[in-house]
Amino acid sequence: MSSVPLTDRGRRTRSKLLLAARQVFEERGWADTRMSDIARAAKVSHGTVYTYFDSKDQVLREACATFVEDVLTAIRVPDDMRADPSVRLFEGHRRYLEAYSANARMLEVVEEAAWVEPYFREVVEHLREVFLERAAGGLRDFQDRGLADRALDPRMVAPALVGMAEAFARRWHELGEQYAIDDVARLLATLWLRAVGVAEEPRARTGAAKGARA
Amino acid sequence: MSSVPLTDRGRRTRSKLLLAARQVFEERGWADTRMSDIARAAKVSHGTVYTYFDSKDQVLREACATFVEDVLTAIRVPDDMRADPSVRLFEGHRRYLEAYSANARMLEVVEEAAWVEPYFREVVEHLREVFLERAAGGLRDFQDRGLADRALDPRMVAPALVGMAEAFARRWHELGEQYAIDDVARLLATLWLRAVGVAEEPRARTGAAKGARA
Amino acid sequence: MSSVPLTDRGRRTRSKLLLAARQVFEERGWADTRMSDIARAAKVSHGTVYTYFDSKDQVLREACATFVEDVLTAIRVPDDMRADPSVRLFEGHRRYLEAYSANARMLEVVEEAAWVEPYFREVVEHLREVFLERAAGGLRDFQDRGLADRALDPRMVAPALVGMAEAFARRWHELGEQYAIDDVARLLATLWLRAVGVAEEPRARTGAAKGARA
Amino acid sequence: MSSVPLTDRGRRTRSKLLLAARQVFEERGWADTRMSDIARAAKVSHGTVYTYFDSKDQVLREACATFVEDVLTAIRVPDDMRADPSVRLFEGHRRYLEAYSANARMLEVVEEAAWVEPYFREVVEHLREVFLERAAGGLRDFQDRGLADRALDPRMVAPALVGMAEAFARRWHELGEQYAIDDVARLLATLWLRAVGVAEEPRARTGAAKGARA
DNA sequence: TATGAATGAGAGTTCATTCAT
DNA sequence: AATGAATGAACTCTCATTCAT
Repeated sequence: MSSVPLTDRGRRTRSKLLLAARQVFEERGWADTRMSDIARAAKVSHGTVYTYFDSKDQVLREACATFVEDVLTAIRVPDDMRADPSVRLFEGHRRYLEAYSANARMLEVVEEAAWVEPYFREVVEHLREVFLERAAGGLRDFQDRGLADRALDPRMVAPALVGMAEAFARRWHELGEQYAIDDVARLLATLWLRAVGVAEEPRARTGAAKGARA
Repeated sequence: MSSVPLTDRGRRTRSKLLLAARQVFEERGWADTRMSDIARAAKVSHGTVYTYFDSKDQVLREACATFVEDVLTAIRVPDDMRADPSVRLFEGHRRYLEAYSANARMLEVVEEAAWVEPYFREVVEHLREVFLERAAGGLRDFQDRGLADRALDPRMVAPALVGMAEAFARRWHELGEQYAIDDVARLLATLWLRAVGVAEEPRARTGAAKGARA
Repeated sequence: MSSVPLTDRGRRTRSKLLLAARQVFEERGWADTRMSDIARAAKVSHGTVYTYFDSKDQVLREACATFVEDVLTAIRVPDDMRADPSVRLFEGHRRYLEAYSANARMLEVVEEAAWVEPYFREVVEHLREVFLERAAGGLRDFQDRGLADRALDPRMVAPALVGMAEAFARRWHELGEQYAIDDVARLLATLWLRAVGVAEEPRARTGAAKGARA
Repeated sequence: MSSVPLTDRGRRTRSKLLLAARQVFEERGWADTRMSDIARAAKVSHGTVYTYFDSKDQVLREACATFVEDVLTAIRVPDDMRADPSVRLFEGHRRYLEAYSANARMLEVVEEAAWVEPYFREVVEHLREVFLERAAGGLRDFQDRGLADRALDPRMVAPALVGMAEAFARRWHELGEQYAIDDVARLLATLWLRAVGVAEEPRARTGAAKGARA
């Protein structure tokens, strides 16, 4: 069925297709995208899409494989920022927001597809699981250092903390990202810290500032 | 075209259809539900659905009209509990969780449909707007009483607070509602209060307790 | 999917479709028949075929169910002719030829479909098995009466006997059934009897005659 | 367009393709074989097939040309065995069974293709015609020598005699060739002889034996 | 000669909706 | 008011064949 391109021309066409696919998916969503839309956008014939991909499903799989990877690496806080937990928290949120901003529409498309195709449900769940684990881990860290409320169960609280950031990012993006990314990251970090009972403020590398009124 | 039933029999058939529709939608989701599934579930013929509803879209509109109403009234905290803001907060979360628990699947269906049908996008957005307004209003209240951090912009923070509760409710329900509803409400209220800088604990009518480790 | 028609109109359409299907299949064969050909021949829309049948496969299944039944009952020799084995033999061949003549093209279509669809392979094999069993049974009968060569293994010889009749029938029909059916039946019975070592001639009810030169 | 290869390399590729084609056709049948399957099996690129053959049809034509030739020569009884008609009969059947055994699957493929491609129908009919002519000729021989029933019309009876052998061979092969080839040839020759009224037994060179119970 | 990318006609099937009864 | 038959646009996917390199 589908095949890995062996020539330069093939590789060009394949990536043309992936680019076109991403574009069309972003424009029309999962259900409303036809294979022929993708073909047309890539300026190839209908059948050519099937030269490289087995199915519409497969096209989105590949189109999102790239960006899931991107998101997961993007949010990894570099080692030199991991020492101070509140720096790490701020930085984690900032990076998440950046990745979200860059891939927001594609994430939506995958979420849409998740309603119909089990594979994408798994993708979404995998991403969420990573976030949950990070949040729970972070909280445990604060607790171990005696900074956060020890009565909280990290796995129980994590969905709330993650949901806070996700929902905020979504709305922030939907409304046109009207707040500066650093302000948002700082606000989310602050809410996070306070919620779990950490007294002090989060610190970015340069200093601290609270989410001011817009 | 669809019509308002004039006879008794008509009214009976119509509500039979709505019940059946809700049941089928909950079972199969939006995309996977066929008009004939609904007809079969209501034990009427395929064409009869169109006697009362213009389209599949219309069926879900009516099927969810009821429950959106339900949710909105359910979460309204009665007057005698509104005096103490932290009681109101707890009670609001508790009622939200109850309403969520009762309508979770239907909410999902509407969300699924929202990807394809603009009307349902609006329904979802409307619900969210109500929640946001309530959260922002609540925060303003606390600020006005000098209890919450005045530096926070209520409209900016609201999505985070709402997202926290929504995400938690969804996961809690998905995983089988393993925590008692009161514990969850208390936890969410606590996180909410702390996040916005309120020092003290939320109080339910009977006393206070923190979300304990599972 | 497909459904049993509940009204007269439905029943009419359904049998109109089966008739049309048989006609189109006979004309164009299995591979070359399109669902739309059948629809057109029955003067209904494309989708109507799917109101009554799940798939192209299903259409042929039903179209041939009737005639397989027909063939199997047609070749059953009535009781009053079963006493005399050579009468039975003649009568069996005669009836087989009649059934073949009436359903030849349809049998071919099923054979064609058998190359691609396992179900039809089974149909063909079932028919053949019935014939083989009858032939073997007949031979055993003659052997038991001491009329046929006891050295022959009925199950081994049966394919030869059946093949003889089948091949003859096919060619006879292809070439326009130029010999009278009774002459053919008599010839086949004669060959059959001699082949298994029965000395005497087969007898029809009215008398015996050998396949004369054409 | 296809072409006759001019270079050595070309000739090698061409025969590699024919070998691969035969192999793939035998494995998957006509309809289920893709041009790319053949290419893959021959370890050449997809397009190369079209360097040597005009179409899928053409590939099978050439792939079966060889073996039709093979079958036709294989079944030719050598001169020194043609004197004694019953030896010739036995030997003819034996050789036919050998040829059948060696080419059974390919014969099937051609038969399958015959349903769709007129050319292959002709191939099948040609083969059959040769068999029919041989059978009729053989019978005429026996009649001329006063050994067989003179009342039989050779051209009329031939399809029955050929069908007997063909059907037997097919089934014998399908079931795994469980009888020794000589036993089968002897049985078929015996049935043949008796059917046309020849009293005596067929004689192989070494002696006579009847198809014994399995 | 060989490659492998590109083509596109055409198939079966689905299902919301309409319509005759 | 109710039935259930009829419609047909739309969609995904296949693969023999052609073509640029």
